Amino acid sequence: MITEFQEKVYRAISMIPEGRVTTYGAIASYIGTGGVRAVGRAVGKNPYAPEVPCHRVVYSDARVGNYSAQGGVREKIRLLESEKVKIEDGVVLDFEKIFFDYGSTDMVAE
DNA sequence: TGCATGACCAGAC
DNA sequence: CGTCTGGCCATGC
Repeated sequence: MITEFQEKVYRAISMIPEGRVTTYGAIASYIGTGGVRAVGRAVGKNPYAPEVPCHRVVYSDARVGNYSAQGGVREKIRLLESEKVKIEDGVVLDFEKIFFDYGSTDMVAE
């Protein structure tokens, strides 16, 4: 059962380009509804599995956060690194540079 | 219908 | 600067 809320989260994450990351807070702010907890919960349930680049979603502190999919956080970091995202000790480097802000796009995906 | 919890976040101490 | 607390809202039991 996919709720409308989860669908919004799914689309928000899908529009994240390669080599970029965003935060749960940014997603929550973008879709306008729910708090970061709701977003985290929705993604955490991982209804879309690898269909969605959920590994590009990190903490606002630049920390990679958690990962429910196969491999866990360890795999999440590996995926990000394979997309040119530098990670050190569970923290995203150049976080401010590669941060994907939903308010700074042309909104073409929408 | 109500309580507890979660891939979080920000403020207080 | 590390740790704790409260709050956010959707979900599950």
